[in-house]
Amino acid sequence: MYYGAMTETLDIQAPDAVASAPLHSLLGDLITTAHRLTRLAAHETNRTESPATWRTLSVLQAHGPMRLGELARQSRVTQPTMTKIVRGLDELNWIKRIADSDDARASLIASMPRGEAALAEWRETLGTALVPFFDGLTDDEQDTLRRAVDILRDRADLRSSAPSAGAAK
Amino acid sequence: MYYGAMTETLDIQAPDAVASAPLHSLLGDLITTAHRLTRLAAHETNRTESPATWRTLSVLQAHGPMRLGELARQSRVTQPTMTKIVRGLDELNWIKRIADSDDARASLIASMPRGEAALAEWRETLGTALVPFFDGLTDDEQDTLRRAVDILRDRADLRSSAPSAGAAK
DNA sequence: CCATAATACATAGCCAAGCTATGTATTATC
DNA sequence: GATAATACATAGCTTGGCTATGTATTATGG
Repeated sequence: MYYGAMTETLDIQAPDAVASAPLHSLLGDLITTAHRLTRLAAHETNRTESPATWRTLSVLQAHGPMRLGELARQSRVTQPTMTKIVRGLDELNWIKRIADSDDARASLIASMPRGEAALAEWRETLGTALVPFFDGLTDDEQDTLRRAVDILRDRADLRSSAPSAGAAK
Repeated sequence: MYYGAMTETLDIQAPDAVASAPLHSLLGDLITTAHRLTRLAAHETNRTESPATWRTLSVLQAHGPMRLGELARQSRVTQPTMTKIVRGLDELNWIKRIADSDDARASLIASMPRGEAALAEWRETLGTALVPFFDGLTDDEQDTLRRAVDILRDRADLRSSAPSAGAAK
């Protein structure tokens, strides 16, 4: 646990680090900001139903039905965690499990109409709650955000990126 | 709980909604993506120390010492939650409490050097873990992200924005 | 073709981080 | 100086993470 002497940028690093230093720093800010936004949303809508629910439904809606394990990987949570979330969604009848005829161990998780409806409703609520915070946005700024979201969504998706640490093992 | 018929955009809304519809939709995507990014970060770094810790330290670093209540508001959590987080940080000696001579009920929360060091270290780890995901970014894309983060950070900050639902009461 | 390994999910049990409701000390107010 | 308001702490609950492990199914090697 080192400390002391951290004025701005770090100078001594591996070669190639010079070029990626701003990216490094950007990523730190990005994640911190992302977390604050998530809190902002939860706080302002103060719904009890949990962010994880919406995140999961969003993934399902974006990518269509998939197996529980795949859903876990896409959501960057472990399989047991996803089992729990899916059980909750199942009890609400927001998703259904479609048996896989080829593999009796697995089933496809598919969102149900009322799950999609609930998600849409939540997004509405969210929009209404957050609009005040983004009130004076110029068209240009709004455009920047739109493009940023598209970039990030793409990068956060599984297929493109390295699986890495947590997922494996 | 309504369901059925949600093909893309909603048409019937209050006046003025037409103009803000894309913003609504943008915000939905934004929050979902933000949450996925937070998970991505947690998953890839698989540190145990919890996002809330870093978020709190970041707020402290950005705005300087402040009272616990203020810190809670900035972080968009309730006061008891912040009490818990601060206790944890205190035990680690990552923050200290500075008694307020004018008001014996309150004290200022200030980050300690080793707290700042830990935060910096985490940001390093984070950068290293996430760089692979953002590998082929063009300069233009990186610039877009930078600008987006700046906009969002500003909007998520307290002073500018409406306090609203959760905080009040 | 059967035994073993690998896979897909479920279960159990733990902890962190949210929340509401309530308590306790201090400060402000009439 | 009593009452109200404020700032934080405590208690107790829920959710959403995690690891470790169990159970059923499928794949594989001799």
